[in-house]
Amino acid sequence: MDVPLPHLDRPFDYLVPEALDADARPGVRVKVRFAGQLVDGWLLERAESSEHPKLAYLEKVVSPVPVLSPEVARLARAVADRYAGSLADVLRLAVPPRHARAEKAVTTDTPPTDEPAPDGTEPDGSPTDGTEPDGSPADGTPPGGVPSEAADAGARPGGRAEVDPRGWRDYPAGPALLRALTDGRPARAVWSALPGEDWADRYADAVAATVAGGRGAVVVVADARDLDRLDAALTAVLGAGRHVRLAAADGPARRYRAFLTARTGGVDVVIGTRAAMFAPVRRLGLVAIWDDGDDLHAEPRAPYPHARDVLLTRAQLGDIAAVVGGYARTAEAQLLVETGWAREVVADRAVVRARTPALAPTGDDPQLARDPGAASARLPSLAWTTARDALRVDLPVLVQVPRRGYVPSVACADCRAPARCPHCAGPLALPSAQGTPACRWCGRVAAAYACPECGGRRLRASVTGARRTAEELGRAFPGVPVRTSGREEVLATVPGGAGLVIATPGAEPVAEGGYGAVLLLDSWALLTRADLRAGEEALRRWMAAAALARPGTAGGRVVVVADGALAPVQALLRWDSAWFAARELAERRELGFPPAVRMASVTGAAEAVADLLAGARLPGDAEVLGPVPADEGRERMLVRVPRSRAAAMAEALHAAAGQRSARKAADPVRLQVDPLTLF
DNA sequence: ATAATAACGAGA
DNA sequence: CTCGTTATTATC
Repeated sequence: MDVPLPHLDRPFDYLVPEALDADARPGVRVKVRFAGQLVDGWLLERAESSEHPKLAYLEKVVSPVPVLSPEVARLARAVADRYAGSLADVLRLAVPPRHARAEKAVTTDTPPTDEPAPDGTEPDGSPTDGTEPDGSPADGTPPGGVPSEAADAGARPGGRAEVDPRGWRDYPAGPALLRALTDGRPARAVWSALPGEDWADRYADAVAATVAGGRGAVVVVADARDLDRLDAALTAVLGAGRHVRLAAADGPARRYRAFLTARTGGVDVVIGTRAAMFAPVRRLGLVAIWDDGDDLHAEPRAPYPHARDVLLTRAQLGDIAAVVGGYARTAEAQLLVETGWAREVVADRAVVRARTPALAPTGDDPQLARDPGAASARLPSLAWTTARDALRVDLPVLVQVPRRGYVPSVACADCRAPARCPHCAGPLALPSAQGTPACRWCGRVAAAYACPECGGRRLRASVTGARRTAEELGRAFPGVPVRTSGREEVLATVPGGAGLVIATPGAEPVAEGGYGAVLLLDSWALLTRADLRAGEEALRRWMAAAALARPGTAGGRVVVVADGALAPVQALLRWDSAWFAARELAERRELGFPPAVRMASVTGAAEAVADLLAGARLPGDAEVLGPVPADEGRERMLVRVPRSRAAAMAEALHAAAGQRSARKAADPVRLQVDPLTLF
């Protein structure tokens, strides 16, 4: 039933009239009369009998195409359960809106077929069965089933096309991973890509290996630029017409067309942004995600599932291989490694050293800069000379600057110490360019601010935007072409010669042959954000930019304007995000933060939140934290449980939301499991 | 939303 | 005990 009310989140039985018998197959969209009105729904299964005494008839089959495959239906239920949401909400994300013309075009040739899925045999501890494996990580990431892909390579049936494993040779476990994919074994990998790695080519190899074994694949990336890159790499390896791309940004018609092509078995490989995480693929053998730390992977619509978790749940439900890859490793990926659910695929230290650009930190101290050019660009001396040297030998230079407004706080204009509230030490912000600074936490106006470090009285915006940086750098290096890549215009590539590229994080173009120098500016702005993931996020962004530099042996240099003693900076300098992720995860265990525990946030009007929590039969060891104020006068409570109680917590919250909706409680409450931001 | 049903209380 | 009103609950 396509209604979002939590208390109606269950199947309803209807009679199928003779005339609709042929079309009324599982997976089709239907219309039924429900409580007097016509509502949309999904035909989940046909049955001989019903418990219900008086059944109504199915009103209409919207289209005979069974767009919802059994595998995706099962996945959607599991995702709804994990996120305390309704099946209807998940299906809205999983099946794109119907587009009649596209449907006509695709379905004239091939009718969809449903493979005999590994049905009935629910995997142990799976999210759908409601039981929690003792002491194990919670749903979506259960233990067991750790593949020993190196052990039984002999089991591979002969005669299959072998995929060239050379690209994966730099990672000792890489070739075995490809073999496992071809053999159809459910290998689970957390992959740390080397700097300079062409990740799209590696994913194309992995997909090709899966296809060679007669299985299909789903690969999810964060944005359109990554998708274009993967698209090109796959076309090069598989040839045209073997895969489709699925992205909301491609428009409803193209999206539905791609969806149907996959659903009808026209292709076995789907790549896309997070819209593709539910893509129906026959004989699915591999799910993969690139750069799982990118917050674009978090779905902003209820029930707010994260692409990584959806794909891992999918892998778990279907004995499907999974690859979680990135230059940097998230705490979530680290948890997969530490629980033994996944194996790490990493290069040996010697190889890492050989591929890494020369990395150096430098204090953010423009007053030390003797070079007049550096001073005018407010660049630390080392950053300036590094850029100059690269330009001299005709190599491009990448400068990463945080987005304007990314951190709206202010700092002392003289010593750059962050301006903090004298009362509560919260961050000060300027409401307008000429306004008086005020605290973002307690709201007090700091009219007569004096810097506690140096006594300075002038303030400056802490982060300079890309455009201004571009102007200033252009003056510092006269005659050098300057390009910018950011919000309005994102460049995919730049040519190899001398030139300056100013980019905001995530918009760094790939340079032909690699950058001679990469400068990471204003980095403390990333680090001082009041966010659980500030350190992880900073490292992720630095690594993504630094990975575009040439290796140190080929003259590539990276300068990060930050204190070299800080952990994320250390991790960058040593190119060791596994170390940082382990540290991060240990810290979150200590503090009781995700992913070490499972959290849910309940947001809404104060009474509504209290009402829901009062009605929720939470597990005994659940902690309820808060309230903290949220925007628009609402408040937010957090519920925390051990991972082994995650399913019980989600169920309790969903049931409580159901009670509220059943008695038509007016003010809405938003439930979010593992919300991206906690504060 | 709306109808069926359970619960309740007043009046006979 | 019945009827009428109101609260509750299910909606195939």
